[in-house]
Amino acid sequence: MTVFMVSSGQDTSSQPLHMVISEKLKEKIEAGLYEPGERLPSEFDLGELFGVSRTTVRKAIASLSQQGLVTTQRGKGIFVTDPHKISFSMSNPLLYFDAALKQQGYTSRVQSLRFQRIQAPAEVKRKLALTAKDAQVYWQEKIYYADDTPIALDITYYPEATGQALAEPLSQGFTYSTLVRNGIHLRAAKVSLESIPATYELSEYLAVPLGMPLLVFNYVACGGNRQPAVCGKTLSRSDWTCYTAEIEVDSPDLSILENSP
Amino acid sequence: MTVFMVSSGQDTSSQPLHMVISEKLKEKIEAGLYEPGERLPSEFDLGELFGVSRTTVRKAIASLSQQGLVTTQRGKGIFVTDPHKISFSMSNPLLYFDAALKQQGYTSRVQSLRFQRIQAPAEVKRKLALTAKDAQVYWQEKIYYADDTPIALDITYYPEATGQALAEPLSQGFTYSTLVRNGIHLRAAKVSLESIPATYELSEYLAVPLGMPLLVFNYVACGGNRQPAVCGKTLSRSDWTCYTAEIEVDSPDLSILENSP
DNA sequence: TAGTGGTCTAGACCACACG
DNA sequence: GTGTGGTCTAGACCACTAC
Repeated sequence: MTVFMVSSGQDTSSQPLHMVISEKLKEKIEAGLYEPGERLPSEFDLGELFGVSRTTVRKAIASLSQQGLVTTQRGKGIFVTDPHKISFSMSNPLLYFDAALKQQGYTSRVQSLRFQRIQAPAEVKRKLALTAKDAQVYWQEKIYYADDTPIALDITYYPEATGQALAEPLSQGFTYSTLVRNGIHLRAAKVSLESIPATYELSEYLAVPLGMPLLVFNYVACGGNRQPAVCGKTLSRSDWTCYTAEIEVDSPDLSILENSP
Repeated sequence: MTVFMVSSGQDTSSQPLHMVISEKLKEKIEAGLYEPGERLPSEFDLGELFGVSRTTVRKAIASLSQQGLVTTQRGKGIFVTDPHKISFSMSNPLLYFDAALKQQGYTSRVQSLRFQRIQAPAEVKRKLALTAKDAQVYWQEKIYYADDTPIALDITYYPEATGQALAEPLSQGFTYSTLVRNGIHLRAAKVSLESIPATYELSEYLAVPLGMPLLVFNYVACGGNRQPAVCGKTLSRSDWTCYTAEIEVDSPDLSILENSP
């Protein structure tokens, strides 16, 4: 077949076929030609439409899926996503996931995956400033939902006393709100933000494709006594979440740059 | 061949083959059996090793590549990555990319892709609080390097006066440092952080695989007069960068949660 | 039963690196 | 020329959905 020669011939100056197809579909979606919720043609049909193999179509669709533009459902089809974005503030007040969700018009829910007492891993001991050699902590994993969509997996470690005293409310609610409601006021936090591609396990928990970017919010929060009260991380879907902050600058110190050209 | 039947039979209870292979290789790398810089067996050889097709090997490698564990080089092979992570502080002082790079032992460099006067897009007009209907701004795109590795693409918009006055230093240096050095002191900034998968274009600029997570740091920075002095975004490789902050909480307001269960 | 996406195979051509 | 990764094909089986 000459088709093979033509379609597989890569012009040095052009993108791969799967990217061309991906871009074309993206334009159609963003132009509204496919509306949110609508089903795209099947992989087989798209292959015939563009004159390429199903493998190539799948690679194009994988890219769109990773961008959060479409979701795929086995046995059903490929559907255009209805875009959402929830902002979480890192300034005052300290980050309350449930408050942010409610403020932005979503119902919030928590599904607890585990809540158990374990020997503190080294990193957790350091973050919580635990000195006992066999210090115990409570380890919780839970999923945050916004309107029945899983948007984040939270992994939290509580000091033993806290976990024991608040086992019941903690296992059902959002971390920060539950602590504050029970008299543990958080006054400061050290946080960091990074991003990782979804592993196979995470992709199943959060109903995202393998490799979709996730935001990782690492935190160590301190109570009124300046002692660490809780630490952990929140892994959230990058298509649903972002973090905001307002930064004030006292007096920039550029001395480190003095020797620069 | 019976091999086909065996290898293609998916146990309901198990992961796909490409994930199994990916995990096995990941374990070997993290255990140090493959050292940073070392070359892995070729895709063909890995296929024979694991008894799978080259396509399946490629899918496994793609996952490792997206996680930043390996890099692929056409005509040469697959190489284990030497991991790096640079922290950028969002607290005081305001984010200076070059200062952070220098502090953490890297040499910094900027490659300017474009620096030109354009009519301000609507979003830029809003962010810079420009009122003139046909307001002009300077648009700059540049790549930040750490030790000759491209780690970020920065897109910046300057008000017309600033861009005109500082065309030369701006086109060669880091945004914030150059502004401050030239008397434009930044006092506050509104920022947001999100994450996207690398597009085809970005993957070429930053030498990363298609779909690798990128951190997007959006900013609007104000000068001493509280007027916006610059806005833009920095897209950085998630395998090389993270953002940190220290948060102080005045008095948490939980009133919005009062009606919660 | 028919149709869909998920996985995998075997084999082809290309662009690139290296000796 | 040989070997490598990058792209693409044609075709297979599976699990799931819907009728």
